[in-house]
Amino acid sequence: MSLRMALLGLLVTKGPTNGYALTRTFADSLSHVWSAQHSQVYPELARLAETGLVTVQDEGPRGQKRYTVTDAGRDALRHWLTEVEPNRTVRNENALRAFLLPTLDREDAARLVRKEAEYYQRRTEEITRQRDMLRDPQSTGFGVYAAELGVRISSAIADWAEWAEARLEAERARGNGG
Amino acid sequence: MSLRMALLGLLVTKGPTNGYALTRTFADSLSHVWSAQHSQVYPELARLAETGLVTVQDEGPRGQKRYTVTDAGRDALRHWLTEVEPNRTVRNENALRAFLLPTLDREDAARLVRKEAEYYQRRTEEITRQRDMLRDPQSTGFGVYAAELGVRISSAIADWAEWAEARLEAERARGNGG
DNA sequence: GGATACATGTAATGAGTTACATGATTCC
DNA sequence: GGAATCATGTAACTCATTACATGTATCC
Repeated sequence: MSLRMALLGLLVTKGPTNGYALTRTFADSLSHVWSAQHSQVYPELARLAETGLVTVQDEGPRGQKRYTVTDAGRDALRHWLTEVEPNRTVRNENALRAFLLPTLDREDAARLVRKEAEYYQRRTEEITRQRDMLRDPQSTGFGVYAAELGVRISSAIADWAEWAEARLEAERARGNGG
Repeated sequence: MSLRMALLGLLVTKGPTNGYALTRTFADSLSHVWSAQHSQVYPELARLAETGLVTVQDEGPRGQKRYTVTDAGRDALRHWLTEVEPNRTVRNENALRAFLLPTLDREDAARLVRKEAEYYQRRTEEITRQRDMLRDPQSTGFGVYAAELGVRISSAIADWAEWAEARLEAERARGNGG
């Protein structure tokens, strides 16, 4: 369902677009929000067209198909956003690794946490840069809300990793655990 | 892979445990980290046993089977945590809804964001309570690291929702967008 | 004796990944 | 003319959800 809605939303915001470009968007600007491979995008677009939520507006060179969202598609998107209870299922590999941290000895745990801290610091910088290009309060630009959320989550994880590093060090100093 | 590792990790930390109890753990204490239904847990345990990463230690009343992790299982877990590059794929329904927020009119968007703020405030309180029961610096307790991460992420989302609410209100005041 | 919780499984379906397969246009 | 990029698809497999199916122990 989420992929379906992501595609409808992208078509609403970008206007007529082909599957290739939509796939690129998942890999580029949407990568910290939702991801999908072309092998998932093309069949999904076909299904959306079958259901009448999108239509093939025109076909271009190299077999290109540009899709547009229909009124039914807009309705479906709005309905999903406003009426359907969000799926709160959490499946966070990062958090899982955090949970399993205490199964490692101190050196391994410290190394892992350091790597995470570095990764999320870099990532926070990257998303922050993206957000700052959209941040202008005049902009009703798409992606501002998502970018802001991305920055906040990413920097929260980076901070956690710093905290965990310090805590592991404190444990070491006390000669605890292992 | 992650479910596999979650099960190995739980068996390492809890000692011999049956599938029913492991499933309960996913629903209770692990729910903000990783989730899995019993229909996924039982076959996965069977596969782990086939591969020799766990063994059935004993069988109890009501057909109960208690699994223990083997040395090979411990090695596999450690290898995954220290050598395997984490899967950074993001598929965050929340962030997706955030991204799609500007496709809604102001009232709908504000209502959505308000609901999210409330949900994540409640959730933050709940995880905070869990964390505080583990927080004692003497504790090498399992779950401290994951609980701390959960609190930080959850409160980051709650803060974001407050920010988004204010930003939508500012847009309204300026008579912007729709 | 009846409700509830414990306990384990399978089947059908949907979602997502990796690999296979093909061809057209553009850039150099 | 060759490489890179644009462009679309399918197949096999893994992962996850929902529903179906069954039986046992305990609590009251």
